[in-house]
Amino acid sequence: MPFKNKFIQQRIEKAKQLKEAGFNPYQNQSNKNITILQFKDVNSDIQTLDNKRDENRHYIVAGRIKLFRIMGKASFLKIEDENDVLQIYLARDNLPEGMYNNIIKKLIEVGDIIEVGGYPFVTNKGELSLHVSEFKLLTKAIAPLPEKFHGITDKEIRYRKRYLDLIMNSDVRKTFKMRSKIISLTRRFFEEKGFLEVETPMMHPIAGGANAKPFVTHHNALGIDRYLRIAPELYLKRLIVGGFEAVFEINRNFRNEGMDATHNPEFTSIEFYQAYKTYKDLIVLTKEYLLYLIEKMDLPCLLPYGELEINFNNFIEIPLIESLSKIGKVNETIVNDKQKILDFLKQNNLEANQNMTLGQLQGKLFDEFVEEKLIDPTFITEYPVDISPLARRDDDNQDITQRFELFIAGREIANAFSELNDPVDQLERFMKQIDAKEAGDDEAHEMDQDFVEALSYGMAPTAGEGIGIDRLIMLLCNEHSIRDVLLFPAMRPTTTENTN
RNA sequence: GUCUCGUUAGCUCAGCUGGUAGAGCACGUCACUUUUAAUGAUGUGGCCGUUGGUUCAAAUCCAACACGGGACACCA
Repeated sequence: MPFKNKFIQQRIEKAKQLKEAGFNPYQNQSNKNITILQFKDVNSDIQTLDNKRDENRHYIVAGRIKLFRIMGKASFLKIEDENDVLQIYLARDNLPEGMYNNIIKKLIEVGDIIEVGGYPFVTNKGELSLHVSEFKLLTKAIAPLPEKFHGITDKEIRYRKRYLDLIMNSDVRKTFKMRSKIISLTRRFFEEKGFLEVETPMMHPIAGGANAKPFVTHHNALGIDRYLRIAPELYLKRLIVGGFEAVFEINRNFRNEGMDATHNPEFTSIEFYQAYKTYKDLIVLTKEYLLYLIEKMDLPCLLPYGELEINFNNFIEIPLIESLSKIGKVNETIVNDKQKILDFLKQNNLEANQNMTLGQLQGKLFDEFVEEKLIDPTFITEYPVDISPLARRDDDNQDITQRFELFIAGREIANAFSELNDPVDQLERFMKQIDAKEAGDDEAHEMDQDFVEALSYGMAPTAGEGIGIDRLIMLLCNEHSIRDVLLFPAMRPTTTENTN
């Protein structure tokens, strides 16, 4: 039963009284002619005037009432629009007969959206305000806002009812404006570099391009299942085959896996592919991209992140094996010997078994001893082949791949490699994945014959990279949960939502 | 999936070793024409997450469940 709350009932009654008094509580139109930010900018000189006011200026601003201080025949209100808060001054004698006593004092309250016209002045306490002579209610809020001082802190309510969070916490609005700007700048950066933005399917007949469990949906007309995409990779590479030489896509991926501070079932990534380039070119491009964001976002190169400080003047590049000893402090004599690694892991009470390959064990060492220590942006290169199923082998060393991952603040941000473009090799790797699938690995790739066929027509040597946009935004916005950079993070339905 | 903490008024939170439910904000009424979380007076407002158990008696103790936070695990 909606609206049964007594406060809501009370406010519905006020809306009714407003209607009866001839004021539509849900107006269709506003005469707002300036934002609060602009108002403050244009009138910053009022301080210096003799009377600290200029009655010849006239502005109409609009916003939501956040504070309402009634002091008898006059009131101070704070109204908020998208970017700022403005104090307005209402006095009985400056408003039409009866408006102040019968309408504003009785029927208007915190949460309502109003429009006010008047002239700028500075109060005794020095605050630039609007001296109101015209008042109009635009929208009546029948639900009361949360407490004015503490606002809303319950994370569950903040995520489920993001609109309330946005009303009450202007910092949250700031974060999402930053998010929008980062995505916009990303688009501009790649366009300026000559990349073409493309859109590839979100519903795939085969869930490919990554190892992950997909969501399944059904196409009624065709009578077949489709998978929400887990990665756009295989489609973007088809476009390189087709002759586009640099493409990128910023969009959602869907993975049917766990949720935590860095995972949401749908997340945004950018993937980009450039023909006639290698992963080494992408290291250069990635550095340039990150510095571009830092500069355009007006962020410091010594970026604070929680307790950490990330130095964007200190890009590090180091091969994985070297990082094990130099950063992970694992003895050099251990890192290339399978049995010694197994013993070492056992000594440190870490799980490992004899079936793991040398490459997998090196990966394990990296995860345990190196990853969390990579605070400044670090490109880890020369990944072992066994843990890089999609990357091209190095021509000079068949055990390693032409690949890097970028880590910042102990977290993986990007993954890139020179792409495998040998169709026969690709076919063989798909076959191996099918074997793995039949052996019970439900995250193994499925065969994508059409992709193999595409490669058979020849794909120019190409380098490709994926960057987790949400995690990058977390870094730049100093947020520590992915939910705080997603407007509507995935939540379990509530009981009432279930019954719907 | 495991561990852990939490769920009390619209919001923010108290409520101790069980004994008829508390505050601030908001809201109602009154006063107040330069306030800054305005102030003063006064009043209304609770399925104490849900279900069960122990007890003469449960917001409080126990169990299960639901939802959430945090950590860990899983996840290229």
